Amino acid sequence: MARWRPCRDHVRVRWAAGSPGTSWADLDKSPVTCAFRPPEPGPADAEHPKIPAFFRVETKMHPYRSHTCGELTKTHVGETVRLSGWVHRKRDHGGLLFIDLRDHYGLTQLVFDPDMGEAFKVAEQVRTESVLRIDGPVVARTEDAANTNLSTGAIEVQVKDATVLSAAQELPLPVFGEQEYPEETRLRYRFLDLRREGMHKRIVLRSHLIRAMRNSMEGQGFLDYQTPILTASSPEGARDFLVPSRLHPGKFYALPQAPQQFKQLTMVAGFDRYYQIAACFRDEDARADRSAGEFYQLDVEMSFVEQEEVFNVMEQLAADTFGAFSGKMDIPRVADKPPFVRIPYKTSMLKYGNDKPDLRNPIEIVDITEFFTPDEVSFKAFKNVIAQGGIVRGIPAPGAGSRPRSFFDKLNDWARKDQGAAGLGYIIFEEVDGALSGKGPIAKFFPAAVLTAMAEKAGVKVGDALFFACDKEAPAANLAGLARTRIGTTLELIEKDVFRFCWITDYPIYEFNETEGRIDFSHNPFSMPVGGLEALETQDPLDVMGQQYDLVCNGYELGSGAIRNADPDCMLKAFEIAGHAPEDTEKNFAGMINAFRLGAPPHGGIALGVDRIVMLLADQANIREVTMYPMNQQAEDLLMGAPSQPANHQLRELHLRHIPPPEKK
RNA sequence: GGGGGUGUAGCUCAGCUGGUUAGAGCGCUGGCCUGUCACGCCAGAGGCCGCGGGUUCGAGUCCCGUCACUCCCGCCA
Repeated sequence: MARWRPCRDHVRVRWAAGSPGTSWADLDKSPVTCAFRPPEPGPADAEHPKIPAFFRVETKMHPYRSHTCGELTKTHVGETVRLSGWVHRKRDHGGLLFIDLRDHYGLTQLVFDPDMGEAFKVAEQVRTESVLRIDGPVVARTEDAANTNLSTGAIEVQVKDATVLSAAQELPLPVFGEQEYPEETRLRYRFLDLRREGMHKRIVLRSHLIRAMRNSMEGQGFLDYQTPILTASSPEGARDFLVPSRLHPGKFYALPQAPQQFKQLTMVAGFDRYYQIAACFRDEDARADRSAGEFYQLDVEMSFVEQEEVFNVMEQLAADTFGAFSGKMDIPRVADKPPFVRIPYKTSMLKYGNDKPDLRNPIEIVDITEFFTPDEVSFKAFKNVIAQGGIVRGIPAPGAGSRPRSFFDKLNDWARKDQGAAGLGYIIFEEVDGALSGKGPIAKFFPAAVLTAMAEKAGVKVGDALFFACDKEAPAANLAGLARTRIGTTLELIEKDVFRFCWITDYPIYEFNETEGRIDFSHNPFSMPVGGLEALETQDPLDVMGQQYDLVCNGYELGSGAIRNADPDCMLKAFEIAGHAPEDTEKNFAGMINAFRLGAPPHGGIALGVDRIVMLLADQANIREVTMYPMNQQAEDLLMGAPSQPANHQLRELHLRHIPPPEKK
């Protein structure tokens, strides 16, 4: 719904009134959704108490428009209007010519009659995507000429006067239509791509979503505080983007990978509840769901809290965003209601093969190592792996029994060729003479009793299949997880039009790095270990849990957070276990450690990936579809030409000299 | 750094086991058309078949290399 404010003459202002946001469905119903929201009227505005001064307009004709291209209806018939917009589409009948004029708000059909002389000539010559201003009366269309697909389809404007405000040359990329185009072209001409309906709508959705996030956070007592962009490099984490210092030769700033330390310092500074839509910069390679170089997080931190309170705030945020925006065009989508399922990390790795499970997929992996070890089971291939510390994970494939042999062969090929695994064994369960029986290349190695027990543990029935992933624990779990996704997708078991959330909890604080042969932080180095300093001093580090958690939706990691380690001694010890000498930690995190020695509240928080949330709500698999000006996979901005070579004088000022990389042979 | 896919007209794509002059739709140019909304009809222009090398009587097609884009692995506290 939209509200109107009375206003003089030709200018009207309309804005979306839905709070906290407007759904896709609302956007569709109401293409006139103003990009800005007027401020509340102030008492000083005496003459027009309801109209903010900002919107008061002189009575003379506006130079560009009296209405937008999305708002004219039958009620305007008879009015003379002025419209400006882009020539979306032209239909030239020789003696009669139609133009669909487009702006942010919608489309209006213009009619040009040869009797109009000049205006008709302008229309004949104007090319699509030129910017046009017209004047003329609104006339009703006859019933059979009306276009019900258009909000303005009941009327058209009979053009009396037309001016080309900006002529467009031949287009490298058509705006009209839904055809797909090479991404390189789209990025080079991003401003044209953004004119197209789908992109335009997604960017508006993104804006509404961010407003809803802010509303939700403010409503829950959080305040937005800005943190620096030019900051110090941090030894942990991703590769930094460095910015040379002019005043300090040889020294560099780093762009923040996240405002992690600043938000913790903000808690020490007593601000209690912080949030920010924060730009984060990491010099790592891009993926479909990961932008090159930079991305945005809803960054959150709170004082005097435990894990549950962070969850509560985020679940409310999810309800205010996913709840409010879950409608997609005319398809209703359902978002899980709080509280979300909590899944310990270990359970997730077992049942789903990763720590970002897609709970729309009903398949659950089980450990079935025990069925491969008895003497009466003669399947040597797996026995050998198990003898060397391997395990077997079973992936049920409900209803796969009726699939052709090629279904099983394809999965096997995929496991071997794409995943570099030894393969995926399988057994198809069927009924023979009233008893459960196994079919497939390896079924013959299992006595009936073992098959029955295995089927029971895996929850598979007659007509189902069970796949096996056998390897050391980590690769077996990983392969099982990938197979789970693949099988669920192929068998069309994935729920549609739902958002399934969960919290992954109880992460181990460390993990063993096989290649480097050392202990690394597994999650976030600033997390409080369960049991604190004592746990670090008395337990095997690999057994210590961290108070850290991820928020997951439909297989995407939306965000990650922790209750922080705000005890200096515990922090030094935690870093020491991960191979950082206390004096290094003191130096690298001097600001924060000192802060913790001067009165730090217990605190914790989380950061959510804004871009990924928009991806989910806009139903897109590629993050660049919801980003206005993204870089390509090689981290180049094709529109602005970044990165670019600096001028010599710039380098001199920064005390830098370019050393080209060695030539490749 | 590694693996996969793609690359033919401005754009989307077809082009078979190698074989005459490389096609279609959209767009563009010109002409016709007074109710279209993907308007219609007629005509035309437009191609280093990503680039380099090779095999062959002959390469868009086969082989080798290379570049670009993209997806994935590594990486992303």
